[in-house]
Amino acid sequence: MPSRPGLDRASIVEAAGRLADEAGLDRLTLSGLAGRLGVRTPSLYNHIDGLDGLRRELALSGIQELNRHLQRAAIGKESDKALESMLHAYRVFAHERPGVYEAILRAPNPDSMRMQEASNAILDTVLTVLEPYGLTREDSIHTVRAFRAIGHGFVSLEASGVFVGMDLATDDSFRRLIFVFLRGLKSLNKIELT
Amino acid sequence: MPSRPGLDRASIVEAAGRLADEAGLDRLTLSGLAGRLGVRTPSLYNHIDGLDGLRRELALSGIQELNRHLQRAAIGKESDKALESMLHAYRVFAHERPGVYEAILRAPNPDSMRMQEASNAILDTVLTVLEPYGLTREDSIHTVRAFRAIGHGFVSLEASGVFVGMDLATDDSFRRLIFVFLRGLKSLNKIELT
DNA sequence: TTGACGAACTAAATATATTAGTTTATAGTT
DNA sequence: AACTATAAACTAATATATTTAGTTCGTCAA
Repeated sequence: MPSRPGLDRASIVEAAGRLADEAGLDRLTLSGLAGRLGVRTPSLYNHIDGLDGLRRELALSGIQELNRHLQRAAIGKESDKALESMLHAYRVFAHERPGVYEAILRAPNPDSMRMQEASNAILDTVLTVLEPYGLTREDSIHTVRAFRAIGHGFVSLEASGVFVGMDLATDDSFRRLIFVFLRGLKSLNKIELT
Repeated sequence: MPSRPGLDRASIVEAAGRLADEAGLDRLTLSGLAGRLGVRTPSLYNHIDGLDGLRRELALSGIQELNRHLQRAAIGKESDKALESMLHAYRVFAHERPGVYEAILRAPNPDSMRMQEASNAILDTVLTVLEPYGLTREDSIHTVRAFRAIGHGFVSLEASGVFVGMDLATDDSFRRLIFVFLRGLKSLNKIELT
């Protein structure tokens, strides 16, 4: 049904993602994006709801992409191995798509329906991996939160340059953090059994 | 020696902090700030280096304030108790000063000299608390990174609304995360002794 | 062929940051 | 007490962005 074979929402969001990755999220402007797409700025309004709307779309597609990465990382692995692999995938995603990752975090109105769904999809992904641990539903959710806090916390501090001063490989720090997390989980289990 | 007893850098940054806390960091504008301070926008340029400069100052003073909170939280406590108390203080700070906390993370050019110093001050604070654990210097730094990743990761996901969907007390999740972290640290120690 | 629809356009309003250059109050000096 | 240097605040103007209103025009379907 589109009259001219020009833009559509998906290609706009994709271009926006590339632009954000290259220049940083707050240098993603509608005029810059329009320029790169070869159209005038107001034309974008036919497909997206302004700058905030674009940011929301970007965040949404970013969450979905992140979820796919996490799922792929867990294929053919179980328990500790799966969690470890997913945390590494989380970090790789944030490194490769810094602008998109930023958009996920700084999403305006993250309480929308679609955003909730996408967020819950990630929750489900991790919950599935946690099944063999035999946790209660409550404990599982606590653990998912811990999982995400660890992945996000490390990656985002790393991105913000907090770690640069101390010359110590961040790879090692991350590996060690994962190790501490998994160990902590185990000892938590033991305690609950007593 | 200021001619008119009007503005100075400190009061500008302070007002900017309040504004950011109320409205969010990206609704902190120079014109809004000038309006609240009862001056014209360009007058701010006598004291700060534009909007980016203001954000840098805000981030810097925020880091210092955060450090003071962490130090206060560790007074009279040691080891696990001190770490736990500091993580709670970290979270409280982020809750009470959301705009300032955001400024810390999104600081433009975080590689400046003053920023490095302020960041290292936090490093020192945590390193001091870690002393009784008898870790190597390397392990200490890994642990500080884990400490910050956990505190920041949880707090920032919480702020971004990721946790809202699942109705489970975030307080409990945080407490549990701290517990897992401290347990993991212990078991790490044991391993290294074998 | 024609008419409806929607995409892209131009034009214009609004908001913001930023620079240049001017005014003026105050502090320190004569 | 008058004077001068200084720095703070000002006005004016420019540039860049977002956003809205209203127009043009290609394409698809009847």
